[in-house]
Amino acid sequence: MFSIGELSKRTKVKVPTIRYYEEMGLLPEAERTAGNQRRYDKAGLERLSFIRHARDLGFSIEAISSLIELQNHPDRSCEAATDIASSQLADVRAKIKRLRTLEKELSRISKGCDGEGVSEDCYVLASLADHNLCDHEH
Amino acid sequence: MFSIGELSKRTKVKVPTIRYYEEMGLLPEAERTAGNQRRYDKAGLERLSFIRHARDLGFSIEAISSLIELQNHPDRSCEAATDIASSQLADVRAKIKRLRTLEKELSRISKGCDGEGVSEDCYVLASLADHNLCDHEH
DNA sequence: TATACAGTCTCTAGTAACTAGAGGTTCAAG
DNA sequence: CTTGAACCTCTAGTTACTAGAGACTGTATA
Repeated sequence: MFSIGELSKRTKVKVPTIRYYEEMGLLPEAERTAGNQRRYDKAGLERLSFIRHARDLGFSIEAISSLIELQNHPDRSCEAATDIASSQLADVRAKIKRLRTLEKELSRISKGCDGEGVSEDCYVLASLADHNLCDHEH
Repeated sequence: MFSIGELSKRTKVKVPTIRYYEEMGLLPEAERTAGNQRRYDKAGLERLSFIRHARDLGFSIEAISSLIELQNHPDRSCEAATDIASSQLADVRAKIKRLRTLEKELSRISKGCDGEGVSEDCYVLASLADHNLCDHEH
């Protein structure tokens, strides 16, 4: 049995965040000492590691709740879990695509002022003001 | 002179968002009719288009404030604006990098349950529970 | 000119996923 | 037994909006 601070150290999840997860129902209510402090065991550690890892991968709290829900009902859980993971993957791919477009435009914009040439007016500001300077939509 | 709804239609920025931008100081306080309704002109339209475009590119409200500030003090504005754009670019690139890592792991995870083989336990859940299944850090 | 009704106004509260701080209590080491 | 770090709850703040209540305005039509 260890304290919330200990759990925090081991999982790299901040103390207030752990309490927040408990409040959100991601973690079961922790056992308490006589003095009302939370105590955790190995199961708690594993559960929080699971959550941490899923959060790192960008799963929302809601998605993680569903995954935990599935763990408790192992029938058909694999398909449903795969669905959640796939949709997360689609999400990530969409974000990457969008960011690549932005990257192109931003690198074009911020190259504008480098060196000589375009210094009459600020190219950055002009680019942002006039969308026609883009070669694509958004 | 046109109404906030008209401005909204032309810029694709929602009405409450326009009011929000005004409150945040991104837009100057709009002129009002006798009946207290906002009225805009071409300048307002351009300013909001600028903001919209910058937001689309992922600039924060704060960064946009700085850019607007710079427009009002054209001395040295170009360098400072380029700095803001470059840092935005660095940000975008970092995000892309991170997302690529996630993409790899997620695609590995969600492939797990496809077809035959690993169906004893759910591979998705196992992967999330056990970080050792990853071949990288995060 | 009267009326209907879409559009507008302000204000408050809610969203996601935390983070920070106040003010008070408990645990463990010396 | 005393100290002080760690813990407790509660409230409020963060970002960039979005939603809703309840009241007022502007304009098109009869």
